[in-house]
Parts: sequence; C-alpha cells; structure tokens
Amino acid sequence: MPELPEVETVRRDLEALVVGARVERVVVTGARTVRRTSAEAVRAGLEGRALVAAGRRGKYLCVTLDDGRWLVVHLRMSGQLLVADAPSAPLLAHTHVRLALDDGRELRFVDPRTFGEVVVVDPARLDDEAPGIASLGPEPLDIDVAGLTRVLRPRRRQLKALLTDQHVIAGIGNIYADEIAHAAGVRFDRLGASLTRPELARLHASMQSILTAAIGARGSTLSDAQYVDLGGLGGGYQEHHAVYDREGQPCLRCGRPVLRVAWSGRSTFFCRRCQR
DNA sequence: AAGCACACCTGCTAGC
DNA sequence: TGCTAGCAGGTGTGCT
Repeated sequence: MPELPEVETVRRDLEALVVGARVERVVVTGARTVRRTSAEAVRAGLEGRALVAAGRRGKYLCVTLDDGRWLVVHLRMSGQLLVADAPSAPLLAHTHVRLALDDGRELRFVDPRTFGEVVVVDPARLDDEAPGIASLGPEPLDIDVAGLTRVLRPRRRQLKALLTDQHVIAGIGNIYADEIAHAAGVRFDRLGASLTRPELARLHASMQSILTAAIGARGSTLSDAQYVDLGGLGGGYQEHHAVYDREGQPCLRCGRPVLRVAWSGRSTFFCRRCQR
C-alpha cells in the first residue's frame, strides 16, 4: 500500500505525536511481523528506550532510540501504525505489536497480510541487519536532473521498472510511478536509454511536484482504506490522481479514456495520447 | 542484465 | 443469496 508520500506522512505523525515518549512495555503477538529477528529481540531492544527522532529512507520508517539504535518499520502492503490513547482502546484485528508508552498511550502495528516488518537495528550495521535499507537508491526528492539522468539513462530497462526498483530510486511504487510518467508525458514502457534530455527534465519535475503534492495531501487512500495515518485517517491525494485506478475515465489532460494494462503482474494506468 | 513466475498473506469485490 | 476467481499500495528469490 504505502509509498513514499504515505510513509512520509506517518513519519511526520510519529515526529509530532510520539517522539519524546519512552517505551515502557512491548507486547508482540505476531511472530511473522518480527521474523527478521525475534519477538524477544524486539522487546529487549525497545523496552526502556525513549524515541528521540523519526526518520525515513525510501519506504522504511527509522525511529532513532536513545541508545542510538533504530526501530525500523516497513508497512509493505497492508501495515498500519496507529496511536491508541489508552491501552484499553479497542484492539483491531491483526494487531501484531503494541508499544506501551510512558504517557499512557500505545503505538500499535496492525497488518492483515503480515508482509510488514518490525526490527531493531544498529544503524552502523545496516548491511547485515537491514540490507533493504543499505541497498536503497537515492531519495527522489533529493536528486537533481543530472542525478536522475545518471540512474535512468544507462539502463536498458523500462521506465516503470526503473522507477519502482528501490535500488535505482527509493520510495516510488505502483501509484506514483504511473502518475509521474503521465505528468511527464512519457510512456511507462520506454527504455531508460531512450529518454531524451527534455523527457528526463520533465520526469524530474513531475517526480518533485507529484511527490510533494501527495505529501501535502497526506498520501493516497484508495477505496479499501488500507492506508491511514497515525490517527487512523485517510489521505486526500487520490482525488488528484490523473490516471491511477481511473481505467475508462477521461484523462485529465486530453479527455481520452485512461487505459489499463497488466504489466509485470500488476496494473499500469496510462494515456495513449499524452504519453509517448 | 533483465524479465518472468511465484511466494508470502488476508480481505474485498465483481461476476456468475 | 452465495460461491469463487481475481485483484490489491511491496519485496525477495530463483529460474530462464
């Protein structure tokens, strides 16, 4: 579910709502969620620790603890972090980890599909303890046109494969790859090596503007409402999607029906007229 | 290197 | 109404 804008929204919520609190007690009820290490390792790594900063790399949330280690959370497809005002607040189905905070609230990890992960790592040993983070490409909001050109141009792979490959650029998934390609007027299946300078400039500009606007709208929440923020509320950027999940509806630029194709086992939405 | 298929799970919806 | 197939925002592996 969540891509960079959604994860960034959760990061900001963590910063505003739980940074400064101390973890008093940890209850792990979902073994798969802590499969990277173990329930005991997560409990031991968190109990007694204060949460001192909330960071993000790609789609990974990295909460710095007062001993310098990181609480790393990846939401994958269906994970949610939620704050409950009291431990007695009703427990949602598929709640796998609960952090009781010293102010009486609870930070909860809920994840129906159990693809998500929670782990405590030493940031100096990411290669071993969080290889997914260690091998991430650059942050899309931090690179310039030259940087984007460096990662896309030498590749004989399709644009969407490159944009959604976390080793190439971090944080972009199925929704925003389609939105960025549409806004730039470039088809999803163009090879990286075929992109012209003006196209790369447009891709860069679209990447910045769409991700920034999506963060401003607190992310995209589709009809299944799987993505919600720390308070359980959905985002608003789905109202601004030009193509994603809009098969048959008019392209917002030219009015032609948006097309959907199966691409690499997933849906891709695009406009045949606006994207070349 | 790139591109598949498939695996990991649950839940919702469209279609019969 | 009730069943089933298909699909879902992500990533990793293993095979061609």
